[in-house]
Amino acid sequence: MPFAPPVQGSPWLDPQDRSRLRARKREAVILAAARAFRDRGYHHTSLDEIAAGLGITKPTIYALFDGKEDLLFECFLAGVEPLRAAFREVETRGASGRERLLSVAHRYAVAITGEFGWVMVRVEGEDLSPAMSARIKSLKSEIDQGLRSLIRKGIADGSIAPCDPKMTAFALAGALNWIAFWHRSESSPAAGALDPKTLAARLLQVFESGLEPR
Amino acid sequence: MPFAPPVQGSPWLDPQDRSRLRARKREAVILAAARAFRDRGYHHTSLDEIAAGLGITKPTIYALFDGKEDLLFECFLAGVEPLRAAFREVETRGASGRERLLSVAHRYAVAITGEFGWVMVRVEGEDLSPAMSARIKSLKSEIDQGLRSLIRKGIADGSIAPCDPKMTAFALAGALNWIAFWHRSESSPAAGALDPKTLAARLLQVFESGLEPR
DNA sequence: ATCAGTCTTTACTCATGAGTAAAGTCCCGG
DNA sequence: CCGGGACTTTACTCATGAGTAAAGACTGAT
Repeated sequence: MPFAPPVQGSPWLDPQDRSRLRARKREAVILAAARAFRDRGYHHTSLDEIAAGLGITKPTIYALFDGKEDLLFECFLAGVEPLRAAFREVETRGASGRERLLSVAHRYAVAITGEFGWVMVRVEGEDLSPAMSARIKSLKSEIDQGLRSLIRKGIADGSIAPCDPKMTAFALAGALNWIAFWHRSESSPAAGALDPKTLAARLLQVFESGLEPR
Repeated sequence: MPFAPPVQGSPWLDPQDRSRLRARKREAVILAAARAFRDRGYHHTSLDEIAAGLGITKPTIYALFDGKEDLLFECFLAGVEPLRAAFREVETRGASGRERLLSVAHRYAVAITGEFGWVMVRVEGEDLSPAMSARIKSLKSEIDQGLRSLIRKGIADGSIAPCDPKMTAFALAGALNWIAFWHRSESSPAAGALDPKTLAARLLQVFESGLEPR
């Protein structure tokens, strides 16, 4: 009977469990990829290496993702999500522009020190097809516009000194993104390793006073 | 006569002109490579492309450089030199730590907007052999230590508010280096293109007031 | 004209790694 | 104990691009 009844009930394992399992596999691959990209760089990491690290083989990755680029994109998404969440959360608060901006910046900093910080910051359009590149650009731009908007609000409500919102957003984003370049190599070996929250607070100190009207 | 007299006077063209010509050729290749790396990324630029852009062929590049990596390193050197110069120049001045730091930062920003800014910021150890990587790390560390040292001097002479010199140096370096990521793609098309000096001034405004003791 | 030396090109080699096809393997229901 | 389906692996193909060897071309001195 080739034409099985196309009802929802599938055999042995129900579809829910199947897709859950698949999602877990995808997450494991994404995490392994993010670590490998961070440690060895995107171009110096082969899918064979990632697979080997998980005890599987390359075609299994292809069963879960469209290709290396797709995998990179998923890593990127995992990295931006906390940043978008930080903006969403602060949206509902009634604090001043300055307080909201600094709250976002703090969470931003902590996110960058995480597993996906490197990929998120360092993925550039050059590495991707035009379509993917456009999607990433759009997400990055959303973050940038969010920072500018909070700066503008802060200027408007008097909590931030008058400044060029675009340039100031770039300065702040740069200071935060740069964490991805030095954090791992600096903090791992020595005892002087700062925990992410302290790191964020000290890094942002210059912005805290620099944004304040005098 | 296989054994020509090993005196300094070489035939037809004297050695001075030869080496001058060679140096000019090297510079032309370095500049073309820096532009190509910036526009298409290091890994997506082949030596064939660079050569074609100059109207020559790949083996000619090999006559002037040891390989792609060597070429990348030379681009990096061309990029850091202005930064080192900025530190050297400010060394001899008697100004306060804060003034000296801001002077260096200003020149730093302008340098990053230049042709070699991208390569200097984005060259990472991953792309290079361990030996090259170590040389680059050392040069980058020199810049970083220079910033920290000026910050410490500023704190000592009272021109900079007490802060964590290491974190503050990272914040400043991040804001400056980040220029390389957005400058070209942003500024080229529109009429809103800031000239480097104005850009530097507006970007650094938040640091100018943020470093000041209150 | 010819020769020697320097520089440049044509025409390769060779390693790497993304992507794929086809053959297993495992698990459960009958 | 047989069959079918989801998943995984072995064993490829194929494009790219770094690096090189050997032949050619230009130069100016004799």
